[in-house]
Amino acid sequence: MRNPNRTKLRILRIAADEFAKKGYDGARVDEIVRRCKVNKNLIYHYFESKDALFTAVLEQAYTRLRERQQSMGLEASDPIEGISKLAIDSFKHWGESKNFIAYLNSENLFNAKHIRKSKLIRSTYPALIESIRSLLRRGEEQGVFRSGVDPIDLYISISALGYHFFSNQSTFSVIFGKNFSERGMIEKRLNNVVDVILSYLQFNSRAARRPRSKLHRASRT
Amino acid sequence: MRNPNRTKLRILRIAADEFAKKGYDGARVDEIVRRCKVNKNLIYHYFESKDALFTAVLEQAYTRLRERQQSMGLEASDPIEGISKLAIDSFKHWGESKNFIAYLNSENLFNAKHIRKSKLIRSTYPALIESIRSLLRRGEEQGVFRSGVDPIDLYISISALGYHFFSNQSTFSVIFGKNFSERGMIEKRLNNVVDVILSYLQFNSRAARRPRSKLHRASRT
Amino acid sequence: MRNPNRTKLRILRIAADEFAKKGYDGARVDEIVRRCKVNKNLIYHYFESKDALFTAVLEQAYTRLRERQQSMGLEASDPIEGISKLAIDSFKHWGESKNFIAYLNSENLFNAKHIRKSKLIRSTYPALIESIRSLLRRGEEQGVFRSGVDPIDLYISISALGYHFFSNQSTFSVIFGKNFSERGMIEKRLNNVVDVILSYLQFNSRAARRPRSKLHRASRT
Amino acid sequence: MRNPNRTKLRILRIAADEFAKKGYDGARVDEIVRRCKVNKNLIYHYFESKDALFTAVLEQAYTRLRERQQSMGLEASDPIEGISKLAIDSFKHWGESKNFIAYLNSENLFNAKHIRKSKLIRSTYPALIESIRSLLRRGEEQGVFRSGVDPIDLYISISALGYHFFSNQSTFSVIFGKNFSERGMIEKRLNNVVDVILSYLQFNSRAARRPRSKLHRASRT
DNA sequence: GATGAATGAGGCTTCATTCAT
DNA sequence: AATGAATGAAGCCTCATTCAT
Repeated sequence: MRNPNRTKLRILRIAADEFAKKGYDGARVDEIVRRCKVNKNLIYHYFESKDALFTAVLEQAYTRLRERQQSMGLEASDPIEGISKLAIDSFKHWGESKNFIAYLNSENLFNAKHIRKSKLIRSTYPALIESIRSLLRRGEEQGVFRSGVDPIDLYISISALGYHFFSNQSTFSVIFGKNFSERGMIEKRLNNVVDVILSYLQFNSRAARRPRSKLHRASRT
Repeated sequence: MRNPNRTKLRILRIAADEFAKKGYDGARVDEIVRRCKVNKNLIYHYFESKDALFTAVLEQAYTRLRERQQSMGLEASDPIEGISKLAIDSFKHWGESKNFIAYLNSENLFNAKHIRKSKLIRSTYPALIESIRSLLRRGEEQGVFRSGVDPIDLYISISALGYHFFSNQSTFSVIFGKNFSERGMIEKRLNNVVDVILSYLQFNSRAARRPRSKLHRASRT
Repeated sequence: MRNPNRTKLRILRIAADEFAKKGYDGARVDEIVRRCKVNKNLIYHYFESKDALFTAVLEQAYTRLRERQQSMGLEASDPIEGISKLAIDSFKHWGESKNFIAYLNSENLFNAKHIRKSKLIRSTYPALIESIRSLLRRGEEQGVFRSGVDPIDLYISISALGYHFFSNQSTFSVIFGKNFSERGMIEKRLNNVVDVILSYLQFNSRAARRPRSKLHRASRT
Repeated sequence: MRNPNRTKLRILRIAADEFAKKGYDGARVDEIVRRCKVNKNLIYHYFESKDALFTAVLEQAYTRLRERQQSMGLEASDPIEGISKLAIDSFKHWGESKNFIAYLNSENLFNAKHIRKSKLIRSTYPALIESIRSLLRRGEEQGVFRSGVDPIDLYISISALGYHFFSNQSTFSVIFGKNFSERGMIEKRLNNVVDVILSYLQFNSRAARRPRSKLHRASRT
């Protein structure tokens, strides 16, 4: 009957949902208790406090993200294919774990209070960034990517294009009067995101489209 | 001394700050009272409830955004210049009013509960989207922009690249071990954002960079 | 119907009783609420916390003690009479406000945590000590008191003889199998206390009782 | 490694410390568990409950006190020497086991709830009181002590003068602005305590100091 | 015998809001 | 118009103790 590990995981799972749906401040320990059907104190037995519980939720989410990143196999990829894969996977990741978006929004409100303390979380990104750097270098060597692209900046752009879309689905739906949760909308967005990223990397300013008749300046820098 | 309107504005200003710093759930009416040095009932006199107060804050933020959009003069611009201006201004807007980001994050958590009710807010975007559509059309006609770009989607991309950066400054700083609030970082990011957007619009897949020696496929679909 | 001041005093009165009966840790805010028939939050409206409430109770008790001390008129008294009065009043004070004893016991457990912060409380004793010093000086000048008595030490002795008796009434009753709360016991104790104090002050070691036949040393230093 | 008795004693020792430092209500079973590094059930195995554990602590303290009393050898002493010895030892006992003071303060708060049940504790005092009675009788016969002194009352006075000092060290230090834990202060106090007690016993009201010039009444009734 | 998971009751405190003056 | 007293519901957390393995 007793299964400590399962109980702990159940708490974590339901807490993850509660924090995602209501944010850190809106989440209710009592609600987690109610849904877990565990004694309230058990939560404090396993996790020291609401803060610690949230940190555990965050760490779990990051752990999954990291596993996902590691299994992508960017190292071996052809540059364009690799970046595509990354952009697609990043987009899908945000779409599939909107929870994560909610956690991050909470976390940013609190100035990264919880993440800051977690060594595990801080160690999630370096490997990915190195993969991207390698892809960029190879792309540049092969002449298919522009040079001078910062991998962190690129990662942020990739993230941004997906994250923002999913994070703001509700407000966008209201503001633009369309339903941004529809399958079609999402797929269209995914294509555009990949397009934006690859265009940026492949764009050759000298070969750029030019005004048909009169010459304008094509660059704005 | 008594100036009803000024008092109301003071409440609104301080509430805006409180909601931005703590999120909807974290914000405290009592704290607003304390900082405003007004009587608590006055808040309930001017703004029915915490919800209504937050709605008022949101509306004020949207009103300012709309004014900003209207004064940009995109209509008359050259397409590339216009989009640049839009991207730059959007980026700066997010950077200058991070409050707004916090409101939107709260709002998205609650499924756009407050925005949904506000007619004023829903009417903010149409004009802007039309401006973008016009810029895109002109750019296409002039042969400088690709065709088939959806203005809403483009707007979302533009927003995303700035919003995400500012929204996640704290977590990025922790995760990547750099200070993303530094002036230099922000300027660099702005350049990249504009570059990404213009590259996307100007990119000509047929004229794309190609692998130096062996021919690879250049498209990624 | 509303009477803020009375409400506040009612809370204070009942809190005083609760803290006295159960000690700081044993006292229950909920019990105070129940007995006061006020809303729980009202307690926090007037007194910031349980700690602050206890501090308020302590300050009230000290204020009363100080008033009592000031109205004794030790200054004008004949030395023996003055010290008698002081001993009697001190004894009666402990007997009448056993609450105070409980507060002090709590306070000593917490290393004077609350008293330490209260300026009011720290300023209670100086005047009294000066009165005692004056009495001792006059008694010495008149040749009725021994010399070299430290007023603080004397005050502690006076306090001790009463405080200890009342503080330990329960345990003494059990240990010695007598009821130490009886009127007769208390009066007898009072007489003894005064006797002890005055004997100490008046005792002349050279005039001391000496062994009837053989000479023993009378001092033990 | 397993040594049931030693474990039990360790629990008792640490519990004694915990109860002394925090009082009964403030003491935490979990804290004792933590510090003992024993399983929580073991505490409940050896000592039925927190109450029973406290009773055990009390009994241990009383047992030690009784042993101390028995080894003093008051029976054989010269009266003055005997009382001195008793006063000194009592004072030192309170000074050395301030724990005991804390237990008694807790106990008095609860109306001697635990002591009341313990036969062992109730049997601690009779022998001592008989020793005092004998000393007083002998002193009286020898003409060095006043007559009519009640041994229990005397014992209470002796106790009081030391107990009160140590029990209130913290509050006295704050109130009088001196450090009452200093070695010098303690020694001075000890001398005074013995002086007070012996003066009281030896004082001869007829031989009392009298006003130098004018005759005042020497009695204070 | 030994471990720590599990419990239920209750602890202090806080919240948005309304009421009496 | 303005003040702050008052409310009820809930929030997070902790306690001594017991149960299952």
